[in-house]
Amino acid sequence: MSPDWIPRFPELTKLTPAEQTLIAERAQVVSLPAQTTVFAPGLPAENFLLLLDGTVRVQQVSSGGREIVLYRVSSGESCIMTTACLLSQDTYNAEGVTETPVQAVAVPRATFDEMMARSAEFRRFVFADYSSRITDLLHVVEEVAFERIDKRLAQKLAELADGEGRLTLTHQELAVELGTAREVISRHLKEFQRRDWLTLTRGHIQLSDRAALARLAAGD
Amino acid sequence: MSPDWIPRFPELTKLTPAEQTLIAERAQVVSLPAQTTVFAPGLPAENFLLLLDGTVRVQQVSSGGREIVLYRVSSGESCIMTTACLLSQDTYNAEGVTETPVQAVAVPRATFDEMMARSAEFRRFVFADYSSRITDLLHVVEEVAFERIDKRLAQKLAELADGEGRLTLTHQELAVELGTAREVISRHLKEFQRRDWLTLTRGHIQLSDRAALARLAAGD
DNA sequence: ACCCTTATGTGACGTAGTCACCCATAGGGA
DNA sequence: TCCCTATGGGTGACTACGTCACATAAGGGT
Repeated sequence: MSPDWIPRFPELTKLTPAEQTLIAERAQVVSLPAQTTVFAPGLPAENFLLLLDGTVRVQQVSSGGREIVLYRVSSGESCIMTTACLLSQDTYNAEGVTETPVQAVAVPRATFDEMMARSAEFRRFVFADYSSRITDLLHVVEEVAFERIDKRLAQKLAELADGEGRLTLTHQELAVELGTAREVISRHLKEFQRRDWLTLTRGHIQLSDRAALARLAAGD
Repeated sequence: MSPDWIPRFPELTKLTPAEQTLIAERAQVVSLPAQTTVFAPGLPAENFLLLLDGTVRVQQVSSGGREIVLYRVSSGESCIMTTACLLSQDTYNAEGVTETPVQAVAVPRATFDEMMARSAEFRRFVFADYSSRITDLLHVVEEVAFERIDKRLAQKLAELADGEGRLTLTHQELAVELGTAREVISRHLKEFQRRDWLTLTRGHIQLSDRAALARLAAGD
C-alpha cells in the first residue's frame, strides 16, 4: 500500500507501514506546469506540499515593485511556507512559483495534523524543514544587509551555472535573485566581461574563468 | 497542580489538566539577568523557552562585525530559534540576548517532544510561533532590501519611544537596530533635529513631532 | 527585409556605507 | 575644583549602490 513516492523522502521511510498507508491514501500526487503560483498573499493554502520533481522559487515582492528571491524548494523537500501562511494572521507578501514543471504530493491539512500527532518521525521531518527555511532566510538577511553586490553576483553566477558554465537568463532575472536593480547587474557583468571572466550575449552568460569568480565570491 | 504561569500563555490554558500537569512538573522557571546570551552559534540549545517577563533580542552578527536586530521575543511568547538551532545542521549566526532581567519557563527537549505528540493545542502554539518568526524575518528582508533608511529610522524611533516620546540609547544602538552604520544614523538624526522633529542629547533622544515622524514612516 | 518586442547600455544624479579623523560630554579620581 | 579619560557624536572625502530617463541593439515573426 505504500506508494512509489515514499522512498523519495528518506525521512518518511522511517514511518510505520500503517502511517505510510495513511498518508498514501489521503495524499494526492499533483502535476503543475512551470510558472504556476503555488501560494501567494490572499490565496488559501490548503495543502502541505512535498516536491517529487522540479523546483519552486519563493520570492518576496515589495510595494515599490522590486523583488527578491528568498530560496528554492527542490525535489525531496517540503514547502512549509504554505502551511505557515495559514497560521500567521499577518498577511505576508511572499509568493511561491514553479520554475519548472512540478510533480508534488499534496497532503491535506487534516492529514497533516493527524500525521503530526501520530509520528515523531513526521514531526522531525517538518521541523527540519522549518529550520532550514529559517536558515535560508537568515542567510538572505546577512547577504542583503552586509555583502557587496559584486561578491553576491559572483556567487549567484557560480550557483546557477550549468556544467559547462553556461547560464540562460536575463540581467533582470539576476537582479531579482539579488534583490537589486537591473542596471547594477548590467554594470557589474560588463566589468566581469572586461576582466575576461565571462562572455555576455543576449539572454545568456558563458563563464570563462570560474576560478576568478570563485575567488571574488569567497571574499578574496 | 497547574502552576500560576500557565495563564500567561492563553493557548496553553486550552491544554487538558493532565497535560498542564505534565508540563508543569517537568518545566523549570528560570531567572536570567539582563545581557545574558540565551543562545548563540556553538552553544547547545537544550530547552524550549517560554517568556514570562522581560524581552530577548535576537540579532545577527556579520563576519565584518556589523550587526542587525532581527526581532524581539517578549512575555507570552516562545523562542523557537533555540529549538530550530538544534535541528538545522548548518550553523547559523543568530544570537539571542536578554535585554532586561528575564523570567522564563524552560521546557526540556524530551518534554517538548512529548507535548508535541500529545496535544494538538500545543502544536498549534508552537507552529504559530514559527510562523510569526518567519513573518518577522520576511519583514526584515523587505525593510533591508527595499526601504529607505530615513523611513526605517522614523519607524524605529516611534516604535522604541516611551510614552513621553523619550528614548535612551546611542546612535550606535540605533544603527544595529537597522543594520547600518552609526554615521548614517547620526546624519539622519541631525536632519530630523534640524526639522524640529526631535532633540538630541548625549545618549538620549526626545521626540517633539511624532506626527511628522509617523508621516515619514508611513511613506508619505 | 521590416517591424516590434524585449534585452541591454549609459550618463547624471541622489542616497547609503566607509574611512579617517576630530571634537564634546559626562563622570571619576586627584 | 580641575583634569583625564572613555565614550558618544560630528564631518569631509570618497566609493558603492539605486534611480531615472533615455538610447541602442538583437532576435523572432510575418
